[in-house]
Amino acid sequence: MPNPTPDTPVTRPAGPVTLQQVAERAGVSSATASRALHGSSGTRIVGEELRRRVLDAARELRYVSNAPAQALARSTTTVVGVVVHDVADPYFAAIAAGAMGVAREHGLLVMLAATFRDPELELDYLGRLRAQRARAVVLAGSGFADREFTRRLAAEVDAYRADGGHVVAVGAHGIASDTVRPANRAGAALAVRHLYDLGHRSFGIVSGPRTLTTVRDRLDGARWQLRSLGLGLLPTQMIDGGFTREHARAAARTLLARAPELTAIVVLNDLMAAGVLAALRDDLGLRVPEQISVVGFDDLPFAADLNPPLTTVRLPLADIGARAMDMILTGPTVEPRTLDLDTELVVRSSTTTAPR
Amino acid sequence: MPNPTPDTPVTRPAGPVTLQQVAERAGVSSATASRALHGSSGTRIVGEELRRRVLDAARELRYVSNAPAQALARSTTTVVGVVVHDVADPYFAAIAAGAMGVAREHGLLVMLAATFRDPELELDYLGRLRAQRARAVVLAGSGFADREFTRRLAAEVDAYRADGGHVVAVGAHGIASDTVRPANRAGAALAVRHLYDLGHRSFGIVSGPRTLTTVRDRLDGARWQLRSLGLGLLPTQMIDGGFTREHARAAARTLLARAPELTAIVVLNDLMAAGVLAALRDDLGLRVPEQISVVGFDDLPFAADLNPPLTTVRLPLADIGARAMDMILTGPTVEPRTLDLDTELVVRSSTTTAPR
DNA sequence: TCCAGAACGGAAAGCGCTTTCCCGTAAGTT
DNA sequence: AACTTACGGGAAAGCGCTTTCCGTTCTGGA
Repeated sequence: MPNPTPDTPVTRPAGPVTLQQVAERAGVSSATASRALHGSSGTRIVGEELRRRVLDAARELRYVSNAPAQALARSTTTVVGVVVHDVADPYFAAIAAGAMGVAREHGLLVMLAATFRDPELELDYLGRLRAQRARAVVLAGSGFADREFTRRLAAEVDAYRADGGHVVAVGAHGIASDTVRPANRAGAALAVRHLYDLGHRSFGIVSGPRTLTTVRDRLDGARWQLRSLGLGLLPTQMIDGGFTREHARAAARTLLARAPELTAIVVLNDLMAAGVLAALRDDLGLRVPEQISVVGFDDLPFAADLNPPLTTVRLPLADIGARAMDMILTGPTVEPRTLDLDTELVVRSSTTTAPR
Repeated sequence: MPNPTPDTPVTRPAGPVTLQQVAERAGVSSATASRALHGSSGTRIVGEELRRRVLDAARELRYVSNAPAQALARSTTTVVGVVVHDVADPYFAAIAAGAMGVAREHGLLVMLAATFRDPELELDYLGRLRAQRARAVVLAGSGFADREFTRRLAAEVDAYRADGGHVVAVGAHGIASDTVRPANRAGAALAVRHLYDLGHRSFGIVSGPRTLTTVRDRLDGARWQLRSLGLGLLPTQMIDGGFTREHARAAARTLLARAPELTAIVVLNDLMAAGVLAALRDDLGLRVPEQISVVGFDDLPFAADLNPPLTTVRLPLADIGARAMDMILTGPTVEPRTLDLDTELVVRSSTTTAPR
C-alpha cells in the first residue's frame, strides 16, 4: 500500500463511512470531495493535488457513496426494473439475461421481480419500482388479456411515466408504450405451414392459459393459417396445456384420447412440448415423428436435446431482452416505438411427412 | 370512486408527488402524513379521521413514497442483492428463483447481478450493492479458487459487514460468513459409487474450470471415491468440459478418442452432460447406456427429457436459494452458520450395468 | 373543582449527498 | 496599472422523508 498517511491511522469508523469523513481526512470540504469523486456537476474540476488526497482518503476508508442519499440529491438513480413471470422459466431467464447484459454495459443495476403470473403482483411490483425511482422498467411477463386489469396497469404505468419513468413492454400488454414484439402470430403460422407442407391435414394444438396475450397471439396465428389453408379446428383438437411441462403431458394424453386421428401437434411453447413428447413416447407409445409430428415454440436451449430433437419456432430471446433495454437507454420518445422481432422455424427431428 | 374531495380537483402535479403534497391535500402536517402512511415510528397512532384523510389523499394523488429518501431517513432499505454467474443458466436461475420467492414473502426487493464468471465483476457488484445499502446479499456464484481474489473478496465482504450488511454464500467462497453448502463431494462420490456398483471399472470424467470451487469439490469427491474403491484416474481419463454444453460435446469426443476403453463417464454438471450425450449419440454413434453409461450433476429440469433420460445427482436448487434467503432474514449471528444440503442420486436411463 | 397524565398533532432537526452561490486569487486586457 | 475573467474552493441550501421533542386538548381520579 503506497503512501499510507502516517499521522492518521486507517481505523475505519463504525457504520458506513460518509463523504464528510472522507472530506475531513483529506482536509477539504465535502463539496470538493463530492466533486473529486463524482465529477458530474457540470464542468467543475478539482485541482490535481486535492483530487488525489480525496481519492486516497476514500480508498483508505473503503468509502462507497450512499446511493439512496445520492439518489435523493440528484433525484435520479441508476437502477432499472425487470418484471418477469418466473426466473426459473428458461424463456424469461433468457430475456432477463439479455436485458441484464446491456444493463451491465451501461452501469445500470437491475431489480428483478418475479410475479409468478399473478397480475396483482405485477401491479404491486410496478408501484414499488416507481417508489424506488427506478429509471425505467422492462415489463417482460406476458400481458394479461383482461380489460379491468389492463385499465389498472395503464393507470399505474401512466403514474410512473408522469414521475419521469419509462416502461418498455415485451409483447402485447395493451398499454401505449415502447414495445418489443416477437412475431408470435407469424411464428405460429410458420409452424402450421411447415406441417401442412409435410402433408399433415389433421392438427392438434396444445395451448396455454387464454388470459395470456402471448397465448392468444400464437393461437390466432395458428388458426389463421389453418383457416387460410382451408382447414378447421374442432374444439376436440385443442386443449389447454397450462404452460407447464406436467400439465401439458396430461393434456396430450387427453387430447389424443379425444382425437386419435391427429398426425400433427402444434405446442405453444417448448416447455409444454417436452411434456407432450414425454406423453407421446412414454405414456402412449407413439413414435415421433413417424406416427405423429410435433412442433414447439420458443427454441429454448434444451429443445435440441429433447427426444427427438424438437422442431420449433425460434424466438430471439436474449435479443428481445437486449433490445428492450436498448429502448430504455435511448429514452422515451414522443411517439411510442414498436420493434418487431422475427421468428424463424428451426427444423429438427420431431416433424416429418404425414403418415398415410 | 367514493368520496372525491369536491373542492380540490385531482390534478396530479408534475413530477413525483411528495409526502408534503399529500399532507397539504389532507390538511395535516407531513409528520402526521408520514405516520398515517407508514405507522412504523414506534407506537404513535394517528386518529381515525386524519388517517382516513391522508390515505384518501395519497390514493387520489397516486402517491408512492420516495424509497431513496425513506432509506436515507431510516438508514435502512428493503432491498437485498443476489449475485449469480448467469441467469440464463438454469442452475442459477433455479437458485435465484428460490431466493426470490422467499424475498417476496417478506416484501424484499431483489437486485440481481450477473457476473458471467468474471471475478472482477463480482467484486464490483458487491461494492455497488454496498453503496445501495442493500440489507444483505446472497453470493450464489461459485467461488473462485484464487488466493489473491479470495483476499480481496474477504476485504470487500468485511467492509460490507462493517457497514451493517450481511452476506450469505452459496457454496465455498473462502470467506467466513453464513453459508449454504450443497454436498458436492458426497454427491460426486454417490455418482461414482453408483457406476461402480453397476460393474463399471473404467471411468472418465468431464470436468469444468478448476478455478471454480464447485468443480474442485465435485472432482475431489469423485477422486476420493475412486481411490477408496481401489481405482485410479489417469490424466487421459479426465478432461475439462468448460461447464458449457458445446465445450463438453467437443471434450467428450476428445476424451473418447484418447481413452476408448471407458465404460462410464461422470459429468460434473447437467449442462455438460447434455453435450456429452449428444457427442456420444450423434458424433460417435455410441449407445447410451448399453455401451457407455453417463451420470450428470444438478438434476436440472430438463435432465429427465434428455435422450436418454439422465441419471444425475440432484441438488435441491430452489431450496438452496430459499435457505440462503432465510439466513438473511434470521439476521447475522455471532458465529457464521453453515447449512449443509444433501444431494441425492436420481437414477434414470443413462446408466446400466457395464458392458463386458 | 383541580390537576396529572394520556393521547395525538405539528415544528423542526437531521439522514448523506449534490449543487447553487459566493469569494479570493491568479491570469489575461487595454 | 487598473480592470475584467477565469478558476478552484467552501458555505449553505436543499432533496423527501423520519423521528424527536414539545404543545395542546381531553379524560378521569381525588
